Amino acid sequence: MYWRLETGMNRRYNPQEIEESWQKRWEERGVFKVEEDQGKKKYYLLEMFPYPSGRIHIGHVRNYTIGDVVARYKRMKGFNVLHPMGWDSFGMPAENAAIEHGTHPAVWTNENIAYMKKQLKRMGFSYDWDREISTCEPDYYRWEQLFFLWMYEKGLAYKKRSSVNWCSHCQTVLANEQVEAGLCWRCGTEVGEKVLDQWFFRITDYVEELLDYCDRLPGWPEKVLTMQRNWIGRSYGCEILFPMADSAEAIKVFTTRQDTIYGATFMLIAAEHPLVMDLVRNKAIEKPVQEFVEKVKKQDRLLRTSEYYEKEGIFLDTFCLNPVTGKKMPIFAANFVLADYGTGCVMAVPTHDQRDFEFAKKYNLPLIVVIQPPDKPLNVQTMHEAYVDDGILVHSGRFDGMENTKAMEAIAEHLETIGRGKRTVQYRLRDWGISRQRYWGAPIPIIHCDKCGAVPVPEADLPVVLPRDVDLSGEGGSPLSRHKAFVETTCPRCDGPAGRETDTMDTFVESSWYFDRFCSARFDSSPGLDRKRVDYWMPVDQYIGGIEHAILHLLYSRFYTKMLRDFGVLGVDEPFTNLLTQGMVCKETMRCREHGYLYPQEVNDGRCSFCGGEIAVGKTEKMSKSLKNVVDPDYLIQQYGADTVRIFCLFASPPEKDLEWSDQGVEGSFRFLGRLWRIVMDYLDDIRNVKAFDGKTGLEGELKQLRRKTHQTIRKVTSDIEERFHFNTAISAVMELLNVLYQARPASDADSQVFAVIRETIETIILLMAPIVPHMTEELWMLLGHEENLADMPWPSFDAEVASEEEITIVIQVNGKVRGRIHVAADEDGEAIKSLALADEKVGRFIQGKRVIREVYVPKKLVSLVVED
RNA sequence: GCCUGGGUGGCGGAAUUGGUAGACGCAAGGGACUUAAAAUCCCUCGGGGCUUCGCUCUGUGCGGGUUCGAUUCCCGCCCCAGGCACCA
Repeated sequence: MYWRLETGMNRRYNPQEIEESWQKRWEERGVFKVEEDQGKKKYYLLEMFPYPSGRIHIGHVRNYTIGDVVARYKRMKGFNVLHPMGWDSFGMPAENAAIEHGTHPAVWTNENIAYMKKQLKRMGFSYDWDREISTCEPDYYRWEQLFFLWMYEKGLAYKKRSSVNWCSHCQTVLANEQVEAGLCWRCGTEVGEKVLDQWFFRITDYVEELLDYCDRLPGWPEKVLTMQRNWIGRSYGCEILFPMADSAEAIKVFTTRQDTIYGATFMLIAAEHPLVMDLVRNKAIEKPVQEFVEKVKKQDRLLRTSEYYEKEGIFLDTFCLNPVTGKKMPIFAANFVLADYGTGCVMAVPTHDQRDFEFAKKYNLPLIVVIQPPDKPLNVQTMHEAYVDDGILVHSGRFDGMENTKAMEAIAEHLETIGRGKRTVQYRLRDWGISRQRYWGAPIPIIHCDKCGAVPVPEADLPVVLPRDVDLSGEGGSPLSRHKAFVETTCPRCDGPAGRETDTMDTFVESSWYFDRFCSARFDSSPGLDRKRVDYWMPVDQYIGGIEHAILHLLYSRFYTKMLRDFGVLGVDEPFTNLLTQGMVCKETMRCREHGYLYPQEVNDGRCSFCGGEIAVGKTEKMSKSLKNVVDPDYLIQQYGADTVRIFCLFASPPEKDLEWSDQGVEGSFRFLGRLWRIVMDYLDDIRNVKAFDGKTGLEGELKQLRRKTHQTIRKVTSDIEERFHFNTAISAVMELLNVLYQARPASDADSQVFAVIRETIETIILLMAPIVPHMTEELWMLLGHEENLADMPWPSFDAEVASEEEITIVIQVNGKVRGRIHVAADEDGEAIKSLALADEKVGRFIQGKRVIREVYVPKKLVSLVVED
């Protein structure tokens, strides 16, 4: 091999070398450190921080690449950009790993953080690492404990004995939001029921505001807002009292259909409701009812699988009275009535509610039609399902003949006047249960004293530090409750012996305010948030993360923000102004009949590498270890470099859509970068000492076209990034420009003006690609002789005049079909264009001998001619 | 069942306000360079038909409608993905 000078066209694209050297330089120069600057407009860009599970997976890579491009772009646009990163580092996997491998959760977690941090740095993300936070550290969770004390004081945190969702695998409680189709959201185990003393956050205090603000978040995807609205589930209706037939007591129900009250023929009570046993006490049927209730409770634990249970009930041998008709209504305990929604009691209107209809048919209960549909009248003898739509009231006393929608109000008012009911609002949302019987979480700062009850830890004693030396055998409930030194303490109020609360907080509490902490990550006086700095940065301008957090994390964060605002530590109503939910990264699965799912490297030429059997290529699914369709980011970086991984993630599909991973696609992205590298190398010697074209002199022909394309590309890329985050089309536009540049090879006697224009194009491509492939572009920028960091360069602007076409194509349609195209000057007069269109030879064939009835001219686009048939 | 999205070449995807459907990339085919291969560069590429250097018909899940003109708007239907699911 001969000696080659590492300059000019001889230099090869070596991503590893370039990327590592620039990562080092950025770090040394502190390029991405950021401080508040009142003179500059701020931009807070945040990606959802990861749980340190061990390694970065490709979903993270995509999420953080999208964020990094926006952060770098906004920075070039002159914003003071806050782009932090941290670790959601409390949680069960650490504890499970400890039980399995004997590694302490803190050690396991910190090792993972160290490794993942290295991976993120290797991707070249522009984080301000000085603001890094890890939620399992006392300097983070101490403030969370402080907020807990404030919440406790205000009654926003409270303890109550309740039946909870219990995951036997995770040995912990789950919030309603954390149960998905009856299964644990994390491990997929069936969720059971358990009665425990539990801590709750009173999110329902903020339910109105949380719902109302769903209409004031224009920067959020409608899909997410809809999911939140449904989750909160507001419904307007009435609470109505049904007096008992033989006592002065009354049963209170909630209904949204008070218009059907004249059709209420029986009463249903949730089987678990305490009233059920009260009503049958000392009666002959007490025992069978007791058995029924037990059975239903067991049914509940067995879960609602995909099929509804059979509706069942038992007559309680007692009656109440319909408050408007005075008719006797039998009372049943039923398995399908929810105990914790509304009042747990339901007035049953079998004619106009499908569930009640089925129940009435089964137990032979009376039906009275009170709403008649407009078309054909209902008949109780022949109806085979409830009529739930609108109509005219019948059998409803003074309300007969009224439209049911109007009767809603009228009947509500009537009930209020006679003192039998009142208008109310119900929500589906329940309070947020945050107690976890787990070790690896933030301790709840409460002390239980036999004399004084639950006593908050004094603020001065915070943090309540999670002890290191625990016994993590995985047996016998929470390790904290077995840790004497932690539990045994004295009561802050009476100084008597007392025990610490051993529940830890749900890890969703940490992620409900980490974005605030980033604003003043090292602030170590109360309340952990420096108001001045938080006011400068909050709210987050752009939040980016997976759609899977549409309800849980985002709803909790909104609640926490409003609460902290009311505590006076925050000045915003909502944490995230704009939200981008990116799609999942998917890949096809491969499966051997004998060996199950296989990793790509276990497949050779479509055959299993273990048994040589044929491979079935399964459908494309979200990458997961169990399906073995994961792609290793380390391997990709080693093979192609971080820039290629970044550009592929962006190019293959727009961010909100799922991304299908394709090795060939990666290859294509790598090829494009090589192409860009090579053309710059080819021109390097010719343009190194030339200044980019400044537009002072006129250009002609190919050169003029190249320059026009350059400015058009700036326009296109800017709007694609700014308005829609459609990086795929932005990259396409740059590819087009590069193709044009390849076509425009200059003659051998080209003058400096030619190279000036070429330099302008090359510099433009470098600047436009800088946020997407920052390493390669920094290197090229330097090779062109620049000394400043490319990351600090201003985003290029385009000259509208240069970008405008001087000749445009006008399409000519005849009867709606394209029949010709003509090229005219951009400023050509409409009348002239119309006559050109009529004179066009091809068009002539279609209008010859026919009368033109209509001519439509759309400026700069087309002429549409309508002719007689 | 209900609520959201979505359905465009062999594939990923473009088409931004109702105005040239298929940008860009992948795969495929052809050519140039090379002893050869890789790499690279160039060309072709929705489908059908024809009198084939061009012309024509057809085509954005299916069926209708509005319009000079519909991938885009309206009505009905089919399919796929996600969310919720006895919430009275």
